[in-house]
This record gives sequence, structure tokens and C-alpha cells, in this order.
Amino acid sequence: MDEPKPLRPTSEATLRRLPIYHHLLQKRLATGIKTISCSQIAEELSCDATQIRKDLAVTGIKGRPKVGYDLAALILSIEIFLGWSRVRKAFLAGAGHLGSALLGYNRFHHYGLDIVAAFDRDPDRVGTKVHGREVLPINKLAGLAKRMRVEVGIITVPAPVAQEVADFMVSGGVRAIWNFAPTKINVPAGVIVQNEDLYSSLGVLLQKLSAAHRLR
Amino acid sequence: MDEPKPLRPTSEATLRRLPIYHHLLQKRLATGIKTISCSQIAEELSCDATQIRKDLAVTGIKGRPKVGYDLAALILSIEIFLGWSRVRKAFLAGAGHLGSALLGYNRFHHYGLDIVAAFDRDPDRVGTKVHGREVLPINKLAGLAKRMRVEVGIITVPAPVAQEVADFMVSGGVRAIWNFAPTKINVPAGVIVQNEDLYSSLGVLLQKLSAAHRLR
DNA sequence: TAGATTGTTAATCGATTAACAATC
DNA sequence: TAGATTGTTAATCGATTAACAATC
Repeated sequence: MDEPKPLRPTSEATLRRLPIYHHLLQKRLATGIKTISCSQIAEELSCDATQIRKDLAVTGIKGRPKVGYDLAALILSIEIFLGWSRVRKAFLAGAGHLGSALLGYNRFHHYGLDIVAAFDRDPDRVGTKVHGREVLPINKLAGLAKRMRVEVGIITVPAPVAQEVADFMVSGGVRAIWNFAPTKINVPAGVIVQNEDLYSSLGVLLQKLSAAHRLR
Repeated sequence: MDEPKPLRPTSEATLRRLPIYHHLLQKRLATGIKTISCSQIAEELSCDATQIRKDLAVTGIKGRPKVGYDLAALILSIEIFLGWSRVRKAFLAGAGHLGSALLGYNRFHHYGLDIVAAFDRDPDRVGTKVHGREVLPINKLAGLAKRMRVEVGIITVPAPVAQEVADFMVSGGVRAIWNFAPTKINVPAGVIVQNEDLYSSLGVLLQKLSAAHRLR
């Protein structure tokens, strides 16, 4: 009699909004308030209160009518739901500009991610340290990933070699890939790929700018 | 009698996919082929051919039944539609890790963007050069933006100062902001904001990983 | 000509928004 | 109690997918 519902996965739109709420809530927590309502969040973010209520509901939090949500409990509920309460090990491949920038983000571990090592093909980079993490040769990636039980791979190599690197990660047992290369990577079923394509974002921005131009 | 239709703006989903097609098309162009059909693209990207056809249609391209699209014409059509054929000047605020990484992207000008200068508040950074661009003090941003007719602002400063920087950009006449700070920025109507929130992406990735875990 | 592919209209699906009862 | 806010069901909206005529 337990769990008979088909349980559709949470929509990507909702998942993308939860971290935005989380950020606002933490800002509010710092001011010392104890509770917050959907209408307050909606006001601040200029979005719809009902949508926020539905988004928050997926995390399992319960609010109190006339009061709202307990701020600390809500923050924790989002963190647990998003998987930020357990830190997962990650390998980063491609210690160029973008890769180095990501290695420099020292708050990722608050968000469930610990980049434990970086890999590169360039012998000039191998052996150096970037933000405290040693850069290792790319051919060690798969073996070390398996040995260290690394769950996440971050791809910041150029597009032409992204697939090859993804294959190394998969063979090392990595189960989720954060792909910053502007190209499609093919992985076996069950491996999660999250694409982060800067050119797509830039395309959206510039097209809107062009369209606004045309209207005037 | 011209243009009486209400003309809904192109959906963001379509805008995000166009650069992905563009990348694939350029890869194909390099192999020497002259035409391509939607089913070929769909096969390569594992997505729906009808969707691709509709996406491409917004750019105004016309295909030929039984043949497909002229590859070079299609690439150009996407570039013109996205506004990549005219290069716009951009200022970047925040010459830290991520800002430096973006300054190092030397292909942005192929995609309609030319980052002409960087700004920072830290006196230690001001005066240095990052990837060939001088770092200027942040208080010069608004005046210079106006004088140089800079249209795009890129925000890579920490969240707490993002709003202040956005205000400088707006007062300098910038009409589109690419915001990498994980916080909402308020701008007057007519100014375009494109948010690029790494924590949102990370949230999506890790939640899916957690959810996959729970199922097993 | 026959068949593959485009372009477009209709049907489906899912996400957002509105309505409203439950509750503190 | 009255009123604000949650939780949930229904209505709307838009995007994706299917169907099919037009065309090369």
C-alpha cells in the first residue's frame, strides 16, 4: 500500500528556482527574522506566490497558515532536497581559464560539491597546483575516479575533446557530468548530464537585444 | 497592410537551442557537406525533427523538400537572427576568477560580443592587465560606457555588490546585462537581464543524482 | 513518377496561474 | 471571531509532438 503513485520527477524549472529561493532565504536569515511567507518571497523576486508555494512543497516542507514557513527549516529542507547536505566528490577535466575559475569557487562544498582534483592533457599544466588542487594527467582520471569513488565529473575542456573526456569519466564510474563544453556528449543510460552552454545564454541575450532594437 | 500580426517573441527554449544547432552545423560544414536535413540534426542531437524544423523557421530560412537546408545559408541565418553578425561592445565588472575566465574566451567576438574593458573595485587589480584588457576602477564604468556607447554589461562580482554594479551599468546606458552573480538584480523596464546562475545548475545536477540514488 | 522532406495545422502534454476550501 | 496564508484542485496558457498536405 506504500508509494503506489507513479511519481513524476520534479520539473527542471522548479529545480532551477529552488537555489534562487535558497539564496534569498539565507540573506533573510542573516537579518534575524524567523519566518517568511510566499507572498514576501514573491514580492522580492517579482514572481508568482502560488508558484513558489508549489515549488517549496516538493521539498516536503509544511508551512503554517497566517504565519508562513519557519525560515531555518525551509532552508534546510531545500538543501536536503537538492542533495546539498551530503558532499559529493568531483573531478574536473580541463584546467584552463574556466576550469581554474571553478576550482577557485570555494563555496561549492556548501552546495554539495567537493572538487578534489583537476586533470589536463597539457604537460605544462600537469604537476602544477591550481587553487590548492594538483593538476594530474588525464590518463589517470578513470582509474583514480574508480578508486576514490568519485561521483561527479566536470568538463571544461574544448568541445572537440569533450566526448573523449566524458568516456573516461564514465569508465571511472562517474554518475553525473556537468558539461561546460558547447557540444553534445553521449553517455550510457543512467548517467546524468547537465549542460552549461555559455553560447546558448549569450545567444538568448543578444537575440533579445537585437529584437528590442528592431522594434524601435 | 504590413506587419499586422501581434508577433509573440521567440520562446527562450528555442533561443537556447539555436546555438546548439549552430555548433553542430559548423562542425558539419568543416567536413565539406553542402546540405543538411532536420532528421539528420535530430539523429545527431537525439531530439525531435519537427521541433528543429520549427526552431529553424523562426530564423526565416527556407528549406527544400527532399533536400533539406543549404548548410552555409542556415548557419548565416541563425547568426543573423541571434544578432551574432553585428559585434556589440561589452564591459565586464569583477576581474576575479570567473571574470578573468570570460576575458580569456577569445571566441566571443565570433558570437557578437567584444569585451573591451574590465572593471574592479580592488585597487590591487586596477591597473593590471587580464588577457590583454586593462582593469579600470569601477567608478569609471558609467562614464566610459556612455562615452563608448557600450551596450552590454557582464556582472561577475560577488552577489552583495551586484545590484550596485548593475545600477552603474544602467546609468551608463547599457541595455543588456549578463548576470553571473547568484542574486536578483533590479533594472528599469527595457533593460534585458540574462541570469547565469551556476548554483541553479548545480542544484539541478545534484538533485537528479540524489533522486537516482533514492530509487535504487 | 514515387518518395523523402519541408511547412503548417491540430492534438497532446506539462507548466503556470487562478480559484477556493482548510486552517491557524 | 476575522482575516491572512497555506495546500490543493481546476482552468489557462504555451511548448512539444503528431498528423498531413505541399513540393521538389
